[in-house]
Amino acid sequence: MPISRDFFARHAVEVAPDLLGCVLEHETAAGLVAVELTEVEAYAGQADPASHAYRGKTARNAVMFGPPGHAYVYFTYGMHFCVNLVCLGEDSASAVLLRAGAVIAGEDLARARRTRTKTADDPAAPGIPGALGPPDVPTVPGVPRVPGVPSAPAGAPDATGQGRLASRDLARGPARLCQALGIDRELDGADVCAAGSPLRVRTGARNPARSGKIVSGPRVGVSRAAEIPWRFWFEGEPTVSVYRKGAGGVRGGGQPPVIGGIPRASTVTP
DNA sequence: TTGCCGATCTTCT
DNA sequence: GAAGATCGGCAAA
Repeated sequence: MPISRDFFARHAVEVAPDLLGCVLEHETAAGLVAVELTEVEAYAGQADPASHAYRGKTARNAVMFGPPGHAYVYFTYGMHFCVNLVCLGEDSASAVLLRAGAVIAGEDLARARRTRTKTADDPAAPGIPGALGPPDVPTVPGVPRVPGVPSAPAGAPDATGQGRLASRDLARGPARLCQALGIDRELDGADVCAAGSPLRVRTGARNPARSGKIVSGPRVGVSRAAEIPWRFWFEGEPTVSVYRKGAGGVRGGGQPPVIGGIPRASTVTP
């Protein structure tokens, strides 16, 4: 049962902490992968210098200016996709960036997507439009792939070294999350509130180990308004991405400060 | 563990 | 032509 559209018809800063513990799932011909969200960031649209919508509506960010409950997928750094969920009303361009999550279903498929080399003819990618990344990218020097050797099954460390990718790293970071879920540009504008949509958000079972410990801090990777503590995550959650300051400053800065204790949605003021 | 750097291409100025 | 809501590899501490 997907989340109602009313859930997203609020300010992104209210929606963001409430999304923690919810489940994002993507169903393709290859199978279903579901992720319990553990880290998100709120962007306030045209009023937010760090938002893609700050300079107004463009072809790229048009989805952000649409109705709430839709996915805004964008391509960045020439090789990565990231996904936002549109909030508030039309033209508000308010959205929540999904930064990390814990894979709770389809781990085999998620691992295959994350560990395979970026070749267009990968048999592990049926139904995944436009293989992630450019086609025919050679394997990493020094890490040869053995033809015919499949990716390691989940939970089965192997002798090829491909099983080294820890479960916590499958969707640890916005681009990794998209890769694990097989999200790309074709899902830009997808309705995550529709039961028949391939990309859906539903309320989760709220893992007791994670729920109740929500903290906030500065946003990651942005060079403007990064000090605004609109990044929310589960304290101590291993799937939360590594904090990096924006390109405008020195990268790497350890753990972000905890601001305001536990910013429950009802107490957060935009 | 931390920090630096290159890859890669879309988007915008 | 430059910047960017990133990531993985590598070297140094």
